[in-house]
This record gives sequence, C-alpha cells and structure tokens, in this order.
Amino acid sequence: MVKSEQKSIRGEDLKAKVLQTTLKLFSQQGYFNTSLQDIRKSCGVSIGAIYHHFENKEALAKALFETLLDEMNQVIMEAMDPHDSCRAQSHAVAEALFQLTLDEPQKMQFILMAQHREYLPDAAPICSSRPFQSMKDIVEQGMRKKEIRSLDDWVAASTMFGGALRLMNLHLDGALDRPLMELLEETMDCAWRGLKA
Amino acid sequence: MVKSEQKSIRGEDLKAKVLQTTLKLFSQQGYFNTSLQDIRKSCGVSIGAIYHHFENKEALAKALFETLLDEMNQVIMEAMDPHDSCRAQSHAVAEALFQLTLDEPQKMQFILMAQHREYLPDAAPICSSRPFQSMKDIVEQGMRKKEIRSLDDWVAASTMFGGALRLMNLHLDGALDRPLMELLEETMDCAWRGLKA
DNA sequence: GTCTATAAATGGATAGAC
DNA sequence: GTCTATCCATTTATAGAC
Repeated sequence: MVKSEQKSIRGEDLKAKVLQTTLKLFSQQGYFNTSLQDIRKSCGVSIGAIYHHFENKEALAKALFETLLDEMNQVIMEAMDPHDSCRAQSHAVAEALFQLTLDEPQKMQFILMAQHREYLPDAAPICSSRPFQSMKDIVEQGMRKKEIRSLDDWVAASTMFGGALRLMNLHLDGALDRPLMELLEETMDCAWRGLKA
Repeated sequence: MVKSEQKSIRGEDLKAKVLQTTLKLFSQQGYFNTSLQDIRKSCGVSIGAIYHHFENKEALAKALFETLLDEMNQVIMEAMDPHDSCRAQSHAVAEALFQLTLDEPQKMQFILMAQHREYLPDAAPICSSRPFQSMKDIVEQGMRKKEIRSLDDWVAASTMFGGALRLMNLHLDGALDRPLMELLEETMDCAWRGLKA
C-alpha cells in the first residue's frame, strides 16, 4: 500500500521526499550509519533519482542542514518579533524552540546533536550559525539597553539559553521524566535571575 | 627518529599508545573518518597488534570512552571533595572542568562533542553517565540543604552547569575570543544568582 | 605478542538504457 | 527525470608466519 502511493512521485516532490527520508534516517542512525541504499529503500526511489537531485551524499546532507538552520532561524525570528524587551523575547524564543523540539524532534536532534563537521568539512561551527547568532543578538541587545547587567557577551548568552538548550538535549535523550514544556517557566526564570540588572 | 623510538613498544605500553593515538584521531576526525589503518600508521604499530589488544574497532572506542568518563568523574570528585557548600563545590567542579578542557582539549572534545551512540549502540546517554550524575548530585544535595531554592532537579542542574558546559563547547569550537578561565567567575556567579535560596 | 597478506563485505559513485 | 547494473576504492576482520 505504501509502495503504491509512492510509485508516481517525481521531480520536486521526489526531491522533498528524499530530504524528508534523509532527515529521518540521519537523525535516527547518524550520517555514517546511513547508506544511500538505506535512503533509496526507505523512500522507494532509485539511486539514480537521488543523484539527479543531489551531487553526492555530502551535498544531500548540506542541503538538509541548511534547510533546517533556516527553518530554526525563522522560528526564532517569528517568536521574538512581537516582543520588545530582552526578557520577553528570550522567553518567547525558548518557548518556540521547546515547541519545535516537541513537534519535530528529528529536526532538533539533527541540528543540536549531530557532529556536522565530521562530514561537512567546510561547515561553520554550529554556534556561529544564524539561529544561534540570533539568540546571542537578543542578549547583547538586552545588555545595551541595560535590561541585563554588564557581562561578557558569551557568558550572558550561555546563561540565558544554556539551560534551555541543555533541557532540549535531555528531552531528546529521553532523560526527562516530566514534560519538557512544564520546565519552561522555571528555566527561564532562573536564567533571568542570573542576568537581570 | 620517531620510528626508532617506537620500534620496541610492546605489551601494555603498546596498548596505551594505541589508546592515546585513537583519542587523537577520533577527536580530530571522528570515529567514522578514522580507519584502523589510520591508527596503525599514526602510532607505528601493526593491525595484528591492535586486534590482539582490542576485540574490534567498537571495543577500542568503548575502552577509550570508559577510561575518559572515569577520568572525568575522578576530576569532579577530587574537585568537590575539599568543599562543603553546594556553591563552593559547583564552583570548584566548573573550574576543574575548565582546566581539564584547557589541559586536555582532545579528551573533552571526545566526551562532550562526540555522538557516542552512533557507534556504541549499548552506551547510555552521556547525561546519565557517572560524571554528569555526580554534577547533578551536587545540585540536588544543595536543594535538600536549602542552599538553593526548590526547583525541578533537571532545571536546577541545567542552570548550575548549563552555562559552563556551553562555554567549554564554545571554547573547543574556537568561538571564544577571551581565555576560557577568565569567564569562570562570571558564569558561575550568574548560575548562582539564578539558583540561590 | 607482533607481523604481513588477504579475505569478504560494503559503500559511494558512474554509465547508459528507458 | 528515473531506472538498473556495475565499477572501484575502502574498510573491518581473519589467517597464519615469525
């Protein structure tokens, strides 16, 4: 039944299907444990079709990675947009990222926990990617407006989001007993107490 | 010259040399980008010798991983030992881990940034390993003694050490402009403000 | 205990038909 | 644009000499 639904997939739909399947397999097993044959089988497509849309395995991973970083950055921008204060923006961003972690665990797994530089030699470290830069910007802005006290930029950013990011990791590792979202208020309150002017 | 120094390495010395070389290569290139041939060449030993001391590549990685987790836990225990209060213990542990990151970046790189479960299917998530459990214990103890306010255990632990761990990551990624150790006081002060009763 | 040579399998990538 | 068949390099692991 699954097979019959897929048989007519072509063009951009096929490309999207490949990306979707690749995300699933990479996040579950990792890049190196996933062969192109695995991807081929899992989405009922041929090797030739995959190579038509992506130059090679590395380019496939790169396309996926960049798509997800863009998406994450989009989520961050939309979350902070309606707010003015550093505190409100940070809270909204953390909430949006928690929600994304719950809605799309594979995407967050791939972004947060994969070692991209092992297979994308030219990739920048994740901490300098746009979404993480956006988060750092929020905190630096808050420091300029004296909402948070004067601290090293990296210390301030790590304090604001370090706890929340760690909880996302723990959730994805299955370590948390309580629902992730229930921990949002406490975590961001702790961060704020540590930073406020 | 290097070769002539190594030619007589045998037995336990050889085993240690293999582990040391493996750490270097795994932390630099990752597990999957490092072949046994790479290890063989890099430490001037034969494949046969490696297989004599380790059942297979996975067992080699496992031996290395467990050694490093033990070492890290040892560092933590020794750092907290002279202190009583949760605050002093946490500070000492963070300082010791910063120092370990500076002294042995490859070891911390391997512990903090590798995705061990991609090649050690039976490995527990890193957050439940002994060193991380020790850190969590310090915080929970502090909560019982009312030094820090009543919070979810994971939130408290993530707040106390989330910032410091993130800074270690950033340092290893080369993202920090300032020396890691200069950020210790500020980071742990932020964490403490967020947690104190 | 250490070595070399090689087996056996797998994976990325290509060629060419449709 | 998609498919199948195949090439070639690489890798883990073993066998057997020393």
